[in-house]
Amino acid sequence: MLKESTGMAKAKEKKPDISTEEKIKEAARAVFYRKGFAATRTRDIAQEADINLALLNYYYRSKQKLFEIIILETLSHFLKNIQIVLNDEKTTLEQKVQEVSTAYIDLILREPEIPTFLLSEMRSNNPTELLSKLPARQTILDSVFFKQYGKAVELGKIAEPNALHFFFNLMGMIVFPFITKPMIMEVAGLSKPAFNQLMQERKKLIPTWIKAIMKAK
Amino acid sequence: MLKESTGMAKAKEKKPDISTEEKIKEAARAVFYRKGFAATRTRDIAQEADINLALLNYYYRSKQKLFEIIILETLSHFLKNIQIVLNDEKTTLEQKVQEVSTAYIDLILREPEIPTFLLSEMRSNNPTELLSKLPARQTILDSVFFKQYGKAVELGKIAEPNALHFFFNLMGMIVFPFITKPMIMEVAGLSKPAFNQLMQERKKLIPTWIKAIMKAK
DNA sequence: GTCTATATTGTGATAGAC
DNA sequence: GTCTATCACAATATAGAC
Repeated sequence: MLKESTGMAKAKEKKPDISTEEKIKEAARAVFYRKGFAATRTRDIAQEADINLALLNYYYRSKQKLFEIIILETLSHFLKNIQIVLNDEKTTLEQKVQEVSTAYIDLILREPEIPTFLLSEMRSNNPTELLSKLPARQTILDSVFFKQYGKAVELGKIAEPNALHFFFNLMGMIVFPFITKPMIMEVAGLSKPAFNQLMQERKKLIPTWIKAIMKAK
Repeated sequence: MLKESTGMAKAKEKKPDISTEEKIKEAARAVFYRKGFAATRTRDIAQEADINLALLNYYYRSKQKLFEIIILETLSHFLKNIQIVLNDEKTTLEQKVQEVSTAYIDLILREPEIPTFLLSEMRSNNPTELLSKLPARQTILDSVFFKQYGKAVELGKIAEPNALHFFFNLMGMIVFPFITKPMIMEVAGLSKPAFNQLMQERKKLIPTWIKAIMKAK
């Protein structure tokens, strides 16, 4: 009832490779990622999509509705990416750390604005409502990864019993540099390639650091 | 020329304990911290300060000017806090890690909205211009702390030669949990006291983790 | 489906009385 | 210094022609 079509023409119009509906959504994604919901003007989106402002409301009804689609897609995208790795029955804990580090750093290098976007918008929007629409809890907490962690603690292979600390450390090491990038590049006088080079290095370094932390007492 | 006074009356008015000027600034701080610049309405600030909207412009000229005061004060506050610790000639590297962890976690527990506020606003506002008004570079990069780090690397006591990696790890461990708090509390089903308890634990844990990382090869 | 107006409300800022 | 009233424009959304 919300979407009357998925970009299919009714009659005489020939469709281009990318439908107008899709074009608007991708433009909205770009602007929302860059500026956040409150600072985004629907006119910015229309301009970015190279379409008329009225079309935005024709396809998506309102700025708010369009935004909800984007943020849910983004969250889902992020969860799916980690879900596959965390639930692989065939890999060890340490292999998973390696794979998560690599997968997420590559992912964020491709779309560097996502972490700040998500974290900023989670402040104002209701996280409870948003996350209830996604399998967040199962993906993370009931994953093979967390079960393996519990087992490793029992076997005395990991000192810290609370897996949340571990999760904070791993994700913090991966994500934190990206969200402080604007500040760090300025303060440390870092160029964009130099920053990216550092992130490439971290793909290999984080697993060794995490390994060291596991044994720390 | 910007501030015509600091809350001093010209003549007949008696001043209350907290001046109107100060009241507006603190209200602005609260609302900006909670919602960010773009989502904040000057009317919200006036209501929070329990004053008339016109007074905001009387004292601070514009929303933008008021915001700049707040964000600069906040950045400065954050830098000052770390500056003292990082430049203590009498403490070792490991002691500094301990002190930074404790000081910052306590600071953020008192004002939990600051990290997300700063990181969000640094995206839209020009970091270069903001940071040029503060001694950010000297505070961090030219600190005793970073000199000690360099020396420790020379002596083979630290495996990773790039201090930036070290800095990312330390600050990430401290700050990251706070910026993901809304999401984590929801996904992990954590109460506010339980979250705070975790952060208390991290004051002691982070230094042991960092020590382990230093030696990791 | 796409455009040009335009309605309508929101929002920063000021004028002017007290 | 503080208030009420209001201006001027920005911004979302819709009506209606094509």
